[in-house]
Amino acid sequence: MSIRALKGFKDILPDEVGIWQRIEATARDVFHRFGFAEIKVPILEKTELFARSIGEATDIVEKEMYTFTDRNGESVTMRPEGTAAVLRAFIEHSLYAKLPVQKLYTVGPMFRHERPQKGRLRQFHQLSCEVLGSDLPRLDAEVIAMAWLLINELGITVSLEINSLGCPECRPVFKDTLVKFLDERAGSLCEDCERRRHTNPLRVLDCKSAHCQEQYVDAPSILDHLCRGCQDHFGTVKESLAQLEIPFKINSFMVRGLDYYNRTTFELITDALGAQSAVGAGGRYDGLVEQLGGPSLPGIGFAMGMERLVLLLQQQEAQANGPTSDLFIAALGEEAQKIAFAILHGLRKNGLQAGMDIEGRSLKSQMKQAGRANAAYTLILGEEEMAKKIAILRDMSTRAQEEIPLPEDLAEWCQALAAKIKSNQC
RNA sequence: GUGAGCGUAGCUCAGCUGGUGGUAGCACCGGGUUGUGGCCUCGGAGGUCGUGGGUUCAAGUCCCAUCGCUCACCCCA
Repeated sequence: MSIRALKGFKDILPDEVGIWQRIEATARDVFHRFGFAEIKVPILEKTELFARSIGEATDIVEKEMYTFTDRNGESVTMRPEGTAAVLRAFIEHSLYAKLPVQKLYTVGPMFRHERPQKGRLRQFHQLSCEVLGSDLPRLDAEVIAMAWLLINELGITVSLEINSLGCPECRPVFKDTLVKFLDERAGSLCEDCERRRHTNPLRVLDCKSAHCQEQYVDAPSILDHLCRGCQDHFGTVKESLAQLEIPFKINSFMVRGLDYYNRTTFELITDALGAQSAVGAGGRYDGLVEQLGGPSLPGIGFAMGMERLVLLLQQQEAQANGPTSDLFIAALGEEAQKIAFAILHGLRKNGLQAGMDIEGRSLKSQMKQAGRANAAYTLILGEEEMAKKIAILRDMSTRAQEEIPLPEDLAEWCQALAAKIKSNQC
């Protein structure tokens, strides 16, 4: 048996890489327009970083992290998300001292030991954005608007849902009210909800069982329990999104799986990915910087799943064209091949994408290779041409052929041919 | 962690109530065109039928186990 990749770990093959590059390029462009700077942070961090930020009791920390002790006996973890590591770097290098408001993004792999399924892998990739240093509600809208714009520029259709989770002032009050509501219905809920009633009461509202949903129709809503400050904040977020004409739906049942979120949360959702509906999601995390040992600074951020974007793009559009080539050299015979080898390198030095056959196959076969490589031109160097000291330059789309003399000064000849081909193409 | 479906050529898949592995499509190689790609045509190569047991005269086919993949639950990007 040959060695296979680990479960949930996937190779991104050349055919697919084009889409990945396009997504990243579009993202960098959009992020740049909003004033975001890229930061690259390590994949491996001290386990404590994630335990403290994401929350000890979350599923991610409890059962999904790749955690192990390294050779020094220290507990380390492969990052399950991007925010914690970026904030760690932000604090460690005192970036807050350089600018009042920092806008950062990072791109890279994340790791969670879950059972793989459509749109969910153990190593997956996220585009992750953070804004540190402001708690103004208009910033929430700006961040959401940026995510929305990126999705739009990629040509993907999703819907936006927003919610407010309140703050440490008002959320506990709501939680008590909710728990009381659920206690009254104990016994008539589904198995999952019975369990969640104790472990994560906020999440029962998200239950997919129709029976449960019927009962939750008159469940208390977080939005009715927001304190004055959170109400005003959420109000401005909604108003700002409306001002930018970004359509959104309020989903008071929306819950996030990371403990650090408060106030504004949002999700970009699609129904085209099976069970994994969130393409991107994020929210405000005031207090997290301080919790990680930094200054008391508010923050907001979001992450988008690269694999999910790729799946959506693959569904929505035909495959991009294969790689294209400027020129292919078909050489017949040892003498011709030897000259072709030098010409090939000379053309490449002059900026052409050029290739040739190295197996010494028939001309027909070599022409086939030229066609497969999508070459604009083929340079034919056969025995006849060698005798006449010429080469044939064939335009593959028009099939027109012209004879050109073989090089006397190779460097000059290659430069001229490269220039000619480039000018003909544009 | 729980459940379901599926493992036959590089890929997508036929293969009936067990009876010698498919002139199947795509891709690959070669010929037709002794030196010219895409279209056409002819040919070629390519397989421990996921693995290990069992039943049987005989197993790709039935049974058991195991591994892998996929989807769903859960969770999440």
